[in-house]
Amino acid sequence: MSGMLSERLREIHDLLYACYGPQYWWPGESRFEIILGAILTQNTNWRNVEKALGNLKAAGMLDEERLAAADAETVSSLIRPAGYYNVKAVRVKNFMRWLFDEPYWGDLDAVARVETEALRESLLGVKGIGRETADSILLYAFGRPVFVVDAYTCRVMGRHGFIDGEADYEEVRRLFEENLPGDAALFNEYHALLVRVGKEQCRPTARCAGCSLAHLVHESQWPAW
DNA sequence: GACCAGGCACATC
DNA sequence: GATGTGCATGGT
Repeated sequence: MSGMLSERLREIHDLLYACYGPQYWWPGESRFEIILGAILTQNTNWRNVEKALGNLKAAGMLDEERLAAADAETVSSLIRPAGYYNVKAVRVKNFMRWLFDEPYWGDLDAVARVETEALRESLLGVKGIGRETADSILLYAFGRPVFVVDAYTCRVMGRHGFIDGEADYEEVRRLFEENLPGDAALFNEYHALLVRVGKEQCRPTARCAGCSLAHLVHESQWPAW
């Protein structure tokens, strides 16, 4: 937890935070809404997810029992704006079955009592919930100190020489988890900030935080843009 | 019209 | 284990 890597990772967080401020993730009024958003945002712009969540809310479906009772076609039509709606409707229904079967019986409070690693494995058993979605649920719905890795994380950290192109998901996750304190609030903000800076059309000449960061960390190396 | 967006499962080698 | 492909809407 000490050493240059820890200091640099902390430095990057502080720099991004100073530049962008708090990101207030995850947007959503309930644990359940956060979980649904995590599934719906797979390879999808958040704006589209908001429309889908709005449809679900208007239909009274941001409710565990009611969504569990709905058929896949109904879910599919409501989440249409989020794209991949047939696939995602099945994934949502798979999650609902997981939630309502044993041992949770539809009770998210029961889920919340499960130890982090066991819960991660359990979530990964749901068809349609992969590592990023599982970790997003663990961190943002259940407040567990799990670092979420996504395309932005890899892009930004790759640009700045922390990882190479071949780094796989678990490797990147370990980079953060082994070199930062296991603090859910820190991981929450850090991931959100990486997404924020990752969205910037960052160029070497620009004065965005990503570029300041590059100057700070790897001044002489500008990767191919 | 092309390209992208807070992935994942599955087929194939 | 690595690589390729289908899934789909809405914004730029």
